[in-house]
Amino acid sequence: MGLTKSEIFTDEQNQLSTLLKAIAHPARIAILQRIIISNTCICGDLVGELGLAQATISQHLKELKLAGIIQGTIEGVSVCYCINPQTWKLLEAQLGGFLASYKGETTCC
Amino acid sequence: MGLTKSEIFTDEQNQLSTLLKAIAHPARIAILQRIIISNTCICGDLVGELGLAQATISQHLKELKLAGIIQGTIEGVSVCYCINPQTWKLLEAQLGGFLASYKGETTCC
DNA sequence: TTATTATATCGTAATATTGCGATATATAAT
DNA sequence: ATTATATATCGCAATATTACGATATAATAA
Repeated sequence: MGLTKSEIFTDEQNQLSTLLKAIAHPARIAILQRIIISNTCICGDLVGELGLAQATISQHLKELKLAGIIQGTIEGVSVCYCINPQTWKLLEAQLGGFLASYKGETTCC
Repeated sequence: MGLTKSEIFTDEQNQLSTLLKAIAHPARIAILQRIIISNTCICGDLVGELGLAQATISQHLKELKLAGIIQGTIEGVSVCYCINPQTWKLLEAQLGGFLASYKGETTCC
């Protein structure tokens, strides 16, 4: 069918997978790293630095924004994008809990 | 085009996005949680517990295996799947570094 | 007003993902 | 050898993602 059956999973599982999906692309990882380093990001910079077309980068920014991971404020002609601290904290918490739940015991295999 | 341009990104960015992509699905999160809790997982259990067909679960297990996140050993008629500690550690390290690189300073926006 | 510049959106093609029924394979039991 | 059980693979349909050229929008500059 090609459609994820979200209704059979918990809200936590769906929320975490949505956040992870937003980050699970090299271009979006690169964009986030760039935003974090600059601490003040303008889309135009990215177009020059990454080897992707302006339309493509704008679309990736839109997806990150939709997931709540970044937020943008209009700064004259350009737009200033930065990390949304709340969502970042949420991601750290959810993901941290998930990753830490595996204690590394080798009972089988 | 629909094809990720991996060649323009760093190995780290590509590797992290591949691992994240493997986890970025509620069914695969549920499967991993189940494996972690049981510490000895057999595919058949999952078919009963999650509301997905056997073929679908087998495919999700295959993807997790392909990404190196889980490993399976044949245990008689069934297969015992468990977490691959090395990959899990790698994921924790890469992701931890990435998430921690954002310090939460509010310089703009 | 008319450029100019920065970003967003539209439309489209190529490819990937999700899910499942049907079927194959492989081990164990009878 | 036959049957039962567990898992994998095939093939397909529906939908999603990725990328980009073309075009629209919106704000400043001339």
